[in-house]
Amino acid sequence: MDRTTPRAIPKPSLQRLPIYYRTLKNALNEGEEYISSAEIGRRTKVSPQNVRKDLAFLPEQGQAGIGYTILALATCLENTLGLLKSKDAVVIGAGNLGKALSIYPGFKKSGIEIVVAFDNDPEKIGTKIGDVPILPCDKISNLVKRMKLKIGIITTPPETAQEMADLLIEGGCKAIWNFTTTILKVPNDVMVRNEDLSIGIMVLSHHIEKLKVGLD
Amino acid sequence: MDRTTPRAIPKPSLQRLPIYYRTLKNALNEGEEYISSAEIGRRTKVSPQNVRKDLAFLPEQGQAGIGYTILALATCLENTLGLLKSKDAVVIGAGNLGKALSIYPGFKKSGIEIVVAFDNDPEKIGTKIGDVPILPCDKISNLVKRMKLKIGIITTPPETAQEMADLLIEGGCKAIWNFTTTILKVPNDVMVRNEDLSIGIMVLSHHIEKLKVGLD
DNA sequence: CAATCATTGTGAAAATGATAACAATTCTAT
DNA sequence: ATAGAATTGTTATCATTTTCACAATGATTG
Repeated sequence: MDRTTPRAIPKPSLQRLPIYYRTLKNALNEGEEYISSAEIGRRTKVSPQNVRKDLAFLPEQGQAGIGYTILALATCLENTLGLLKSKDAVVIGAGNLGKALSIYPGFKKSGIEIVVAFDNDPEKIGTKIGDVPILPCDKISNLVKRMKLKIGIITTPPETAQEMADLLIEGGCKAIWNFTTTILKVPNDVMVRNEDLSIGIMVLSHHIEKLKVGLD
Repeated sequence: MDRTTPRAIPKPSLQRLPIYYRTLKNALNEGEEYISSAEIGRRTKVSPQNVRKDLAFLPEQGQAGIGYTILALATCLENTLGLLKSKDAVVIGAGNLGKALSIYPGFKKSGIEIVVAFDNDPEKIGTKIGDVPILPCDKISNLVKRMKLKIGIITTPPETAQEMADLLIEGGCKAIWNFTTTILKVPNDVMVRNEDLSIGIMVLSHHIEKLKVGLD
């Protein structure tokens, strides 16, 4: 396969890359230098063939008989995933979930920093979540434009989610992480990643229901 | 197809059922009585054929020329997803995410109630998150067993996640919602749903990186 | 009441994704 | 050196999921 020209990575593969990346970092910490697809697979519960297929989308190659150079592969993933570039983002909705995300330590590892949160509650406006100031929602579009922000995270009630998305897009935002149950309408060049927790809840509920009914 | 014997619903279909369910509730609120697969598809961004295929896993049928009876289909989904049965659950880890989930309003709609949270921080033990008391983690196994709890939600740091999962399983827990980056080892009869937010972060990051490189 | 329209359920086809299999490559050990 | 073990990249196969296409069904209308 031609590995010089990067091509679009299919969604299932793309979603596994962060898991591989974390595995590589762990292996590095354990003092390893090389790692095989079998070992990556063992640690991630992915078949070794599938690991190799996924990694074939990256420019970095393994060596037959040896495996992958962990450091090189990790660096390659950092580039592909853009982890080292610093990227500012905003959170919309300063409820419990919005607050939790505003100070979620996991963002730093990917170079993402939450620079501001928005909410329309007068009690919250002007206060801070950690270091993150809370501004009123009518400032979204302007501020996103002025700061050239590309990432917005929506945690509002579902009724206002579309409106908030429109404001983000108006400001030039290209990636939206949607924690609401609303299905957002956005232009083609804007990515939406839905993280609808209530789906998870209902899938769990279904599993428990099945247990009781005795299916499997 | 034989619709009298319920059979296992494939994962992709199962994940869409909650979305259909919400759509049906919305349509009911708007005073509709019937809905077509085309309309469900329009609202959920799923193709009408796919909607029909998914709904074919349920005992409830539509009527050619008319569509589906919203109320009947919603009720059917409530049964399939077990939404009306009350189910208690526990949250492990009373950090920001654990706190947010402990009082997340979305659980009620699925009949799930968070009855207790666990944490090992002496400052937190004995306090409450809303109505949810915080207990030390060494009580997990006993309490899960005593209350016959089936659902556990893990929001601890990754290092302790496996240990917490083991305690839940020891107590008889059959469904784990894992918000950590740890890949859990569990027996076959225990369902794990991973909700690794850092994957979402890195996928967003990748999208922004692609924009800059000029790919698509 | 026949013709038309909307709509379902489903079998076939296409697309996508995962697994299997194996030649080619590189290390290790004798 | 050579044999054997480990491991990759890739092609072929298999499985799953989605889309297509259409007969069948029930409502509506002139």
